[in-house]
Amino acid sequence: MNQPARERILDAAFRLFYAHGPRGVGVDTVIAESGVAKATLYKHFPRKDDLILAYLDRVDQAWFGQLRAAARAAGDDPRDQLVGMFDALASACRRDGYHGCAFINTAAESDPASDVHARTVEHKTVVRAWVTDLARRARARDPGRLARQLTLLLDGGLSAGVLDADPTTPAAAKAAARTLVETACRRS
Amino acid sequence: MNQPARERILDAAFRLFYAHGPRGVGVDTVIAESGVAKATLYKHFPRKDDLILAYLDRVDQAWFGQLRAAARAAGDDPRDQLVGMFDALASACRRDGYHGCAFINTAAESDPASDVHARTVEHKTVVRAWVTDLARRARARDPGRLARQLTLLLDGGLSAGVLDADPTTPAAAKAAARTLVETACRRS
DNA sequence: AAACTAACAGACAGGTCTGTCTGCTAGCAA
DNA sequence: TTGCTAGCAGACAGACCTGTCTGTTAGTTT
Repeated sequence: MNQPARERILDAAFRLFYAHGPRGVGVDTVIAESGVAKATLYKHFPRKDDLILAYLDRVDQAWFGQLRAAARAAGDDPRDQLVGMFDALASACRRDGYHGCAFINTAAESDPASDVHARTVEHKTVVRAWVTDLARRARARDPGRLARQLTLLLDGGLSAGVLDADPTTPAAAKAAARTLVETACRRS
Repeated sequence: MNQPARERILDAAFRLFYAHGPRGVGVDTVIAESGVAKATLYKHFPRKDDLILAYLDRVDQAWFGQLRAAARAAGDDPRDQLVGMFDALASACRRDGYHGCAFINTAAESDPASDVHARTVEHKTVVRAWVTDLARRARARDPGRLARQLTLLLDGGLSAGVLDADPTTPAAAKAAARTLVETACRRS
């Protein structure tokens, strides 16, 4: 309660938007949940879309941070890091209230011409660029393609995690990643 | 206009729901687009959810049919079929107005305890069972795991196709599939 | 003390949503 | 003719949506 209003709004929005999708949550609910006046919310976020974008920024920081942390934890070899980032997927799917990739979910309900959609594309692009860089350092034959394949697995895993509590799924994704990395980095 | 009312409703719902998400389309819009009376719609589909479920059934038939057709077109060898089904992904992403996996999109905006969510899980389960069967016939070491990995790639590709018009993505997915199939079916 | 800022509380407008209900028309069967 | 079914047209209720606006309270700066 002692946090500044902006933070309280974002906290509530994060929780509610992720659980029900931005379109499934009314501004009034965010207000009630954050204990903030309506005028205050609209002062910080003039349109609901602004709040959604701020929400996506927060998701971006959190998820990208987890990916990098998982990669770093896997050691110094870039090939291990490419595989290790899939540990972030496993943790995410295990988390209570896991509901898939916030970006994909939000983009699904928004106009392809909207800012929200653009922000999603940007997020995925940044992540893939980072993976591409790792793949380059791992001396993959075609770093861009390997990065694309790994992010496909990642996004697929994020989607599958919602639909199926099967705990072996992230492990299968990780194993597939290892196979792809080894194949792409083998000096033949 | 001469089609029975039920078909006209479903046609309009299919188009509108896929483009904007079921939650993004009002019943009134479906009515206007299908040229049907409101009472008629509610006679065939007492709740909006019933219409959404019918929509998902139609999507299931269409997508699963395309997957099987693509696999069949790849020849008799089950390994080729496992790879060949990715041609359905490429066609789907190329299609105008492509908007990702209708099931994932719909599930993203619906309660995890809802019928809609359950139907999505069912769809993904049925597809994966079919892929598992193919993997078994391909003599994969662990058919269930290979099927899981391939469907992860498939779902990832469906998501990526919305966010990025990059035409090489489906090809990268297919290449990854080939690598995974070859690795899983190699008698070592 | 005066002015300014941030925030709270909540009414309100104008629109959209789902779902119900009343009436009307047309074809078909007994 | 009588009754049944399928459908069209559209009003209506009640809830919920975003965004605006008025007015009040408390703390800080000048």
